[in-house]
Amino acid sequence: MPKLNDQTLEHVAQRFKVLGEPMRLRLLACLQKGEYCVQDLVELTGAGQANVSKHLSLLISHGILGRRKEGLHVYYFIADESVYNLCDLVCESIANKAEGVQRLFSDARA
Amino acid sequence: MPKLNDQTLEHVAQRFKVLGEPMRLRLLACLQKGEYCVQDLVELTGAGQANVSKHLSLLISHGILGRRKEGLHVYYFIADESVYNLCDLVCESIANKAEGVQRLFSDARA
DNA sequence: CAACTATATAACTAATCGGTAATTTAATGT
DNA sequence: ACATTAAATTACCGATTAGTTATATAGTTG
Repeated sequence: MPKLNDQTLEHVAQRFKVLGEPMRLRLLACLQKGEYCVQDLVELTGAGQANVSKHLSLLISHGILGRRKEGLHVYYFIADESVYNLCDLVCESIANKAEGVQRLFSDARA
Repeated sequence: MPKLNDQTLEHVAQRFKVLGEPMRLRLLACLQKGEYCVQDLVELTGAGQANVSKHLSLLISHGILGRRKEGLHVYYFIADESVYNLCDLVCESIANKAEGVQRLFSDARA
């Protein structure tokens, strides 16, 4: 953890909070495959249109996504690839934890 | 982002949500220097005792912290070091963004 | 311009969450 | 057993937030 005065700490917390929402992660997971417009994402996620729009706006306002207008459609894409590194790290950590639990079980059996 | 079925996605979101709170990050920042008991952390953060206890309990329940009892005191320590890697990544990303903004300003001036 | 489609926004509701005050539990020493 | 200290827990309040419905905005086509 590099220097964290109260302000940067607040910013870091904000970033985490933005990612701490299943629907937003779902959107990011979709957009990992390429850019999509809102209705694509509505279909892919099964969420409501207003809901998707709101989450996308939030991700935009935090610099995680970018947007590109094309006719009636608005295409969203990843602007900050680092979010995937974050998810990778978390997944690893979770996997390790699960492994630890599994080991506990096998140890108990032995 | 490795495989993310709905369940793992939910877990990842949970992890992010736990980290998406300034006070909890502040506690983690303190504990980076070593283990501390609750009252130490109360003094270091300036938060209320109940508040600190609650945040610590949450971090424990998510496997991020560990605890060790010694007499009247309970010492907390980091159980999942990966949280610091996460914070590092976020800080980098934020720094890059700030740099971009700065460049925009200097470009505008030029 | 009118009808249509895609997206954004506003207003609202229910649920979640952080902080606090008060109480309880647990360990220690007299 | 009693008093003292540390930590956890409970109950509560105010604020935030995700989702939905309805409406507004913007771009397209006839």
